[in-house]
Amino acid sequence: MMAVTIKDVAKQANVAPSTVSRVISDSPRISEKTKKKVRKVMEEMGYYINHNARNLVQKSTQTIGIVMKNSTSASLHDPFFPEVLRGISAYCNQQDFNISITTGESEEAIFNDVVKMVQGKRVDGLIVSYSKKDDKVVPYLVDSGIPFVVVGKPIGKANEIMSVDNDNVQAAKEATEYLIRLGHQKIGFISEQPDYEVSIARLTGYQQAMQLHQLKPDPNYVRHVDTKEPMKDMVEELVDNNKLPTGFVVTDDIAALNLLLCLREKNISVPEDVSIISFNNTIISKLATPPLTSIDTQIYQLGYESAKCLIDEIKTPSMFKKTVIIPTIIEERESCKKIVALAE
Amino acid sequence: MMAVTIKDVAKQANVAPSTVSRVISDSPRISEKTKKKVRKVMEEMGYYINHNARNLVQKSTQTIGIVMKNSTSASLHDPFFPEVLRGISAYCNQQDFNISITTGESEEAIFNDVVKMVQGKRVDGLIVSYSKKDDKVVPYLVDSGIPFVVVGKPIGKANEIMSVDNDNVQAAKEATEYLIRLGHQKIGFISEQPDYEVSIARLTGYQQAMQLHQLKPDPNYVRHVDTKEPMKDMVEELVDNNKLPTGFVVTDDIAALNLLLCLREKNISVPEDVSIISFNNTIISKLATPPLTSIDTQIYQLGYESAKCLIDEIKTPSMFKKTVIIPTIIEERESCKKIVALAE
DNA sequence: ACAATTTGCGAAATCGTTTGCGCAAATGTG
DNA sequence: CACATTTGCGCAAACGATTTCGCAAATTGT
Repeated sequence: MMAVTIKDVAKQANVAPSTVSRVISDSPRISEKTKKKVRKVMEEMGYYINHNARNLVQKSTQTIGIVMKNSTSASLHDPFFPEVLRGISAYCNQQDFNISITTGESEEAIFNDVVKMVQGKRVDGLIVSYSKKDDKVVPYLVDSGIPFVVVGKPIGKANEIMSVDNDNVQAAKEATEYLIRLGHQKIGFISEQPDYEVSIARLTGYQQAMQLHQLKPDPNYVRHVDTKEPMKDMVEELVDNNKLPTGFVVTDDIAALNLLLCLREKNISVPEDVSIISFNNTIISKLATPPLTSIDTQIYQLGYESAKCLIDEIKTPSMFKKTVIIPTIIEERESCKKIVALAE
Repeated sequence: MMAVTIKDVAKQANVAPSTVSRVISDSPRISEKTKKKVRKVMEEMGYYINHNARNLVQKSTQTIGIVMKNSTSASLHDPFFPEVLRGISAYCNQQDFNISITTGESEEAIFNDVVKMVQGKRVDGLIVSYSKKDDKVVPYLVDSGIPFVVVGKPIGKANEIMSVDNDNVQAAKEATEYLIRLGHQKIGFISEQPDYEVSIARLTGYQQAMQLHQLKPDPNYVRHVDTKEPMKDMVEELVDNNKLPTGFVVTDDIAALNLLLCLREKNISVPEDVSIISFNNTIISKLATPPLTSIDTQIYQLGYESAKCLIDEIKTPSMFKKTVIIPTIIEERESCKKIVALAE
């Protein structure tokens, strides 16, 4: 079942292939009459453009690549990626762009996927969905010259790299101050992988808030914990040494869910005994028991805006690389409680 | 920065472009000596193949399309899709295939994405990640003739459609019997969207188990509930009328989490007062409070196998359309409790 | 009515590959 | 040594679009 090409249409409509092409792109140099005629024939014959052919000559693909972080780890368990994907999708769909995602499992494999994408001209631009220390992808992209945007605060010279991000230090500061305002003084900070920029920024925000309010961030209280067991060990250690904070800032809903569980196992109730404020406001925070107060980072928007930046840049390259900041909103639910300062 | 083409390499290496092409595909008709020479030049000049050009002549794209279900709804909140995506990715990466996903938000938009993909020859095959009543995509694909596989039990003539699925009726039956074996008699069934095949199959399994054990499935007990509020209303209604079952089989971890929350709000504890068994065994079931006993449907495998089926079919089309069943495993955790039969 | 524009369309080159065919040199056969 | 085969590679035609250039017809101006 041979597909119908532009030539077939041309023949059928008694015009030249070039005319058909111009009709497709709605060129003003073609009369309405011929346009109508040609379009009718296209319709009748069931013509669909062959993108490979078009892309070949136009040297563009109308597709953007998305590089995920190491997918073997939590990347895809975590509702973050899907949600940013959803935002990206939405804008791409509007603009008739396609999406191609990396499939690699290891960092090395992902890097190779990326160079294949750009060297093989499979994409017009990329979205890097994370920002991480010692990552090879971003440096490669900057000197490849291809348009790209990173979701998160890029490591290195920011003005050469487009990015869309939250103000994570501010957000974490607010989260911490929220707890402080409720009377908490012993506040813990839990994040997942410490080599991602988000973790660092949020830690900074936490520290700033603590300092600002003359609270010493006990080093015992800041932890990087990424799976179930370490979390369990941590709370056990903390309660056994009688050092359990009264509040926790947790950089991720999944980790918060985990914390909730571990606390429950030690018969510590939230929010009665300890308060928790988390990040991302995914469906998990809504449905946790109790529902979690969470900083909404507007992940969907993050995705949407990054796609917008990228596609803008692809369509009309600009001199300076902008960076857009998506505001965060604190969504209050039931995991935080005011405490009355007893001693101290 | 003009990319280096096969011709450039040819010139530099003093051979014809066709020779370079044959070196790339490692044709046996080229001597080892020239192969070495050419490869060296390719390396030096930094040659990368242009896929558009190759695809144009080969009429293949080495990419598969993935059609998601309506993403505005829960699709991407739910860890299911990401996890099957991860499985698909893994196999695609092995086989050096690319992935392109639909971006549409509405069913109509998704359908259009699909026809664009196939008519525009952007993909060699598709994976439909759901199976749903009255869906236009699958029928379109069957008569387009393009290879595709559906994740789930296809509606309609199964032997014309490749699919990979769990035995969902069996799985639901086992889940229900698990509860029955623990002594439960009043068992509820909660699923999300009733128009998806999974829901139907699991409902059937539930009903079979009930019948088999001479338990009447009170119509009050089978519910389709897809967001927070309806769930809340449901449990309120049930407890107010004193009709709360002692056990629930819930077709999805997210819904189970939701149920957990609603029960908690009414001060009903799990598993003391009611037992819950859910499906999918995502990270959520591990981290819920209490951790949920869940039927592991091996979502990753589902994705992996579907990619395998599809790519096999693409590479060497076969006469008959196979369907593969991924076994389910019940993962016991803490959400189910044996009950002593009191009255009856 | 004739030159000057403008409008509408076609011819052909091009994008970077693959591939069928053919030709020369190298090898094998008797 | 003459002839048949095989081996190694180049030529040129696709693949299906876009785009530059130019030519004829239609329109305008005087």
